[in-house]
Formats: sequence, C-alpha cells, structure tokens
Amino acid sequence: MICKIIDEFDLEKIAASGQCFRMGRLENGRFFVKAARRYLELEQNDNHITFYCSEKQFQEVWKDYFDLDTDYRTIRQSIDPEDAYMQRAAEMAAGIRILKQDLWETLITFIISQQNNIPRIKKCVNTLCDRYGKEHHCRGGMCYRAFPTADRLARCSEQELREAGLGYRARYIQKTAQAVASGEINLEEIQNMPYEKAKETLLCCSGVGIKVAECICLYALHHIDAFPVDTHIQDMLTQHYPEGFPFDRYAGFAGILQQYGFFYELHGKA
DNA sequence: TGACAGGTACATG
DNA sequence: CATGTACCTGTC
Repeated sequence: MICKIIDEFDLEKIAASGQCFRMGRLENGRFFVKAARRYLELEQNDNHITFYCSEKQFQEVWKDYFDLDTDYRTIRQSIDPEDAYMQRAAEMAAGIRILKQDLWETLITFIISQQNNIPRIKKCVNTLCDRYGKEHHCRGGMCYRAFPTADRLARCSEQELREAGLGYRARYIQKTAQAVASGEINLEEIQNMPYEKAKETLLCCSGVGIKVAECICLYALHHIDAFPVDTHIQDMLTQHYPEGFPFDRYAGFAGILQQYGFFYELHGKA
C-alpha cells in the first residue's frame, strides 16, 4: 500500500458521479474500484489517500485512471465569477475527477445507461461481469470478475442478454459486441482519433447516439471538450443558460463543468 | 397507476 | 431534415 496527498479528490463523489458503475464503499469504510480487469481498494482521510497497490501499479494504472495530473482547483478558479450557477455547482461537486476508463467497458456501460437509472445500470453491469467476466484472484484470497470481453459478449444471443436484465438494449449490445469482435469497429483506432472523428466513429455502433458517444469521449477517451446532454443537463441549460451555454468561454474544459452541473442537478441542490 | 429513469432506432411528413 | 413513437424493467 502507498499513501498520496491529493487535492480536489473525493472518492464518495466520484463513486456517485455516474461515470463508473463498479465503484463503491466497503463495510470497513474503504472504497473499491473495478475497472476493466483491475481491482483496487483505497481509503480517504481528507487529502490523504491510501492506495492498496504497489507504487508501480499506481504509476502505471491509477494515476492515469483518476486523472491525477490535472489541476482541478485551477479549473474551478477559472469559472466566470459572473456565472453564479456554475460557481455553486462546482463548489458542491468539487473533488470529482473525469476518469479515464477502459473504452470497451465504457462503450457497453453507456449503452446500458440509456433510459435507465444508476442502481439498475450497476445491477446490469454486475450481472454481465458475474456471468461472462473472467475470474481473477487477489492476494488474500479475495476474488472478483473482470468486465467481459467483446469476444465473449459477441457469443451471447440476444435472448441470453435479455435474461441478464438488459431489456431492449440487449440487441444493441449484441450487435456492438459483434462489430468490435469482428474488427468492423476498431477500438484501438478510436483511441488515437481526435474528438470529432472518434465521436463520429462511435455513432456507427448500434445503441450509440450523440449523448452516449459524448459520454464515451469524455469518460474513456478524455476528450474534455465533449459535453453530453442528458435530461439533467438539458434542465440545467434551459433554466440557467437560456442564451446558450458559453462553450467559447469554457473551451478546453467544458466537459468538466458538464460533470459538475450533472452532479449538482442529480444530487440535490441543497 | 402511470410516468419516469443519464436515449436511440426507425418510421413518417 | 425535423418531429413522433416504441422500447425492457424496476420504482415511486
């Protein structure tokens, strides 16, 4: 285990931010994160964060995953002082990070997210992992399941996926898994594309529309100009930005502000 | 009880 | 191209 001092980092908020669906709190107060085929536990005391992994794994995996090289305090400070709504939202949501998640896992989980709520999204994702994910063992005997591969999901029938609780999204996931497994959609190429090109390519996947494509660009590819508009963000835009959101003013970090707004809209404005 | 939940595909005008 | 509608399923 290793300890780091990290500013603007809040595990509770990140777990509830709706970017990832396999992160949560354990009974002993620690948090766990399952990402692609990895598993991590961590603990927070103010800005002291304990990572239960090696320094090597922290450097190679988690530093990047949690976007620890980005200065979120400076970003918050660069919000327009006149923009009272965003000031409020960002203060309330401070500590959230834009994660850099596995592209394949993000693609599937955000197809699942459509017309869906967070508890059920989590349930669906866990069911997929339990049924089709490879089993891994940690030191200490604890075991967990990785997110299933495209090849594995491509071998599932639509009916099988429906029985995993996916509903009408089963067909989308079956087709998208097929497209990725066959190479028709090349995720490695998408990793290297600029934002607009990546978005356009993702839109070719069944079940991926503009909103989901932007979520994938933001939460997996780290294109922080991506700005997914869901029902909550639509409410925010209607109520607080009737003249239009100032994308020019916030160029280069609009996606982070979207995340602050989303969290603020979703988790009470008290 | 029906609307709604972090939308999308597909059919029309 | 813009608008309308069906769609799994659990929850309030």
